[in-house]
Amino acid sequence: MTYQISNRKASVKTHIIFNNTKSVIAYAMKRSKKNCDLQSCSFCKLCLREWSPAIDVNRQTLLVSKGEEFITEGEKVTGVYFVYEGAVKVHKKWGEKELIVRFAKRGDIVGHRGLGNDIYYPVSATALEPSTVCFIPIDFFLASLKVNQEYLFQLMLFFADELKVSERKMRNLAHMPVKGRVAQALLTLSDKFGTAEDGLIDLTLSRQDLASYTGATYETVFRVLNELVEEGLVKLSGKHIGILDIDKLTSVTDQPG
Amino acid sequence: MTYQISNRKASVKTHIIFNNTKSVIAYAMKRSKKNCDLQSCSFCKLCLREWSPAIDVNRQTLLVSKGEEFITEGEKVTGVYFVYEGAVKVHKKWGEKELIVRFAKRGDIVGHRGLGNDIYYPVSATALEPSTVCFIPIDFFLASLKVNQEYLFQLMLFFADELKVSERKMRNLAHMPVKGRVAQALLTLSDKFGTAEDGLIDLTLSRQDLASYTGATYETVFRVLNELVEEGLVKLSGKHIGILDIDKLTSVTDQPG
DNA sequence: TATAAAATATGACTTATATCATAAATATAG
DNA sequence: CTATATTTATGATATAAGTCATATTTTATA
Repeated sequence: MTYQISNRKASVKTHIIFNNTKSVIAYAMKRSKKNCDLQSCSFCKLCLREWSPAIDVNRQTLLVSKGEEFITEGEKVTGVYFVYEGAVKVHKKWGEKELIVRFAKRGDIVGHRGLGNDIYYPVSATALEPSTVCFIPIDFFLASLKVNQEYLFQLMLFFADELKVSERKMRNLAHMPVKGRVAQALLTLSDKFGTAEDGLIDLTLSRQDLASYTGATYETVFRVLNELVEEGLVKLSGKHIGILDIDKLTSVTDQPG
Repeated sequence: MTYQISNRKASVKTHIIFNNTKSVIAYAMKRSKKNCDLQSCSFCKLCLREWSPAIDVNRQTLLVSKGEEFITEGEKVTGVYFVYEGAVKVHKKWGEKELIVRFAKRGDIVGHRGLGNDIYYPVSATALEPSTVCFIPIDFFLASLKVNQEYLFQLMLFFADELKVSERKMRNLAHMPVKGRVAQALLTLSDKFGTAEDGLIDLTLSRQDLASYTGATYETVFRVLNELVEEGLVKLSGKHIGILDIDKLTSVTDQPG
């Protein structure tokens, strides 16, 4: 069994080269002492057992501090990342404005938009809290896909799902009012990140980020959120939001203008 | 080499069952006398040569009349389609309003959003002109993916690209003004469908469809289009539009409010 | 070819949402 | 533990884009 390791593309950035490995680490990020357990993400889980050592040699477990952007839109693709711990936002900008395209948590892949013909990341990725991510160089990842058909198949299905989600959101941005989009966002986030005992969504999110996620301005989201509180659908507690009436909140989702 | 044919899912709809095959045709569509040449779409091109006879047995070449919706959002997935001739819009609705998510022409796959965990089409597909499409039952398509790794890999890359395009459009809907979105739409369409000698984009598209594609109302698109004509960037000729100044039109694309 | 049905064209009016301004309250860093 | 930056809060105002109304032209179809 053969595979190739390459840091050609990766070395385009300013990197720290470790002399004990052929690996590469992006500038500001620190390497984590303890690596991931090789069974937290779909990649590790779905690749052949025999492939594990190869993954082990090629992966790099990195520490990303809160607010640190570890993928930058427009830069050359160096690899994909898997979130091992923490939470990440994937975002895209247009002029001054920003749109959060997706959130990622433990187990999720980030940077897979770097696959395909275009060799530049179409989005940025920033940690929302101190996070640990596992970096897989793109060439090794591609080699892995060739070897691990099952993972390739699942990755294809994952892309299909992502596309569906993306197009639904696209439609919402086009036609759903901000209030519905905020409601939808809260439902999605609650679903993805779960809630603590107090009913608050288990994600620390600034209002500005919620605004960027819903494709609206901070002020509008602020007002809409107040409405939802007055109507008794949600509760606010600092940077945390809780859903009080899931049914009514869901119904906000299909209210026209 | 084995593969399975199934019309289980397909038979949920009202269908015409041909007694000489195990195949299924969606209600209103007519079967074409002449089949496709088995080399016009990526599927036929990238599958193993040895797989061709299997494709031949399972595919169905169908005639779709103008305005006919051959995939309906929310219905059970029966298979994927490849456009052999004509042009198709892929759209999604929210209440009364509609958003065109993508256009497809000769060689393009349609209905691949039916892949993944959800067994219902998340979008509809409607022919914009009399078209010929090639239907591949979903079970056979999935079997093909298992057998044809190269096609699976390319399909995955295709999905990655689609996702990129989708997210860019998402961002545009969130932050770009209508004028920019119309400009962008015209550039995209010109790129995809090409232009005739007279410089007009080679696609017959109603203003309403252009509006649905840009996520705006008919009236707004109408006005914006007039502006673009007055500024000498585009010309109109019935249902056809031509780009007069590609550079200026491109620059409209990054003009904020 | 007549006749209904779409699609196009435009003006007048409304409204959802963005922008601007500015104060108060938290964070974060030195 | 102060200081500076960032996030939250909220009113006033502007405007892009949607809605409504209605005439005209084009395109299907009986």
